[in-house]
Amino acid sequence: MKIEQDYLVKFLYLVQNLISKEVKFEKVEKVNEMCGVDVAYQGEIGVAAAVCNGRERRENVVIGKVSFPYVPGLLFMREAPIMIKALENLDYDLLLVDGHGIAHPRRSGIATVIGVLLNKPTIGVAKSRLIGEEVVEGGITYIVDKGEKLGVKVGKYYYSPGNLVTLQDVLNLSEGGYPSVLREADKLSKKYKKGVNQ
DNA sequence: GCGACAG
DNA sequence: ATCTTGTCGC
Repeated sequence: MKIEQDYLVKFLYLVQNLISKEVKFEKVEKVNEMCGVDVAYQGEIGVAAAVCNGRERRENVVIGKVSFPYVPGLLFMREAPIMIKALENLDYDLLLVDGHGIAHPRRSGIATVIGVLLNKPTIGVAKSRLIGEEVVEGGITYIVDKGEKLGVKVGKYYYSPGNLVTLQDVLNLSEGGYPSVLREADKLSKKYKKGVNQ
C-alpha cells in the first residue's frame, strides 16, 4: 500500500521528465483571444472555471469530485483533468494557468503539462514560489534554478512559460499586472462553489 | 538528517 | 486550496 505510492510518484516523475522534453519555446503570434483557468474547492468537490476574453467573452464551469491529493510538484494530477474539461469547446491563442510552468523541479508544472497535452501556448501564473531563487538583473526579478532563468516575478506573482511561448512573452504579459482572465476565472469558480451543497 | 514545498 | 471579522489604508 505504501510501496504502490512510492512507485506511483516515481512513475509520475518519469512522465514529467518526458513532458518537459516536449516543450517548445516559440514567440506567440497574434494573441487575439486569451483564456484563464482556475479551480476552487468545496471539500472533495472541485469547481473549475475557464474564462476567455476575445471579441466576445466565453466561459465554462465544470463541477466534479477531485480525489487525487495535493502533492507539491504533482499538482497536475489533481487539477489538470478538471481544468482540461473546463477548456473544452473554447478557442484561444494563449492560455493562462493558475500554477507554475517550467519553474518546477522537473520543468513540468501544471501549465506545462496542459500546454503539451493540448499543444497550446500556455503561461503559468502562481502566487508563491515552488523552486529556485529570485535574482534581480537589469531591473527584472528572475526565477533562477541551477543557473537557469525559468521565469520572472512581477509584483507578488510568479510567471513562467508553460509551452509554446518565450520568456519575453512571459515578461510582456506580466507587465500588465495580474491577468484579468485569471481574476475572472478565480471569481467565477468561487462563485459556483458556494452553491455546491445546499 | 533537516527544511522547503504551486493549489 | 480552505477555515474566517474586523480593520488599516489608498
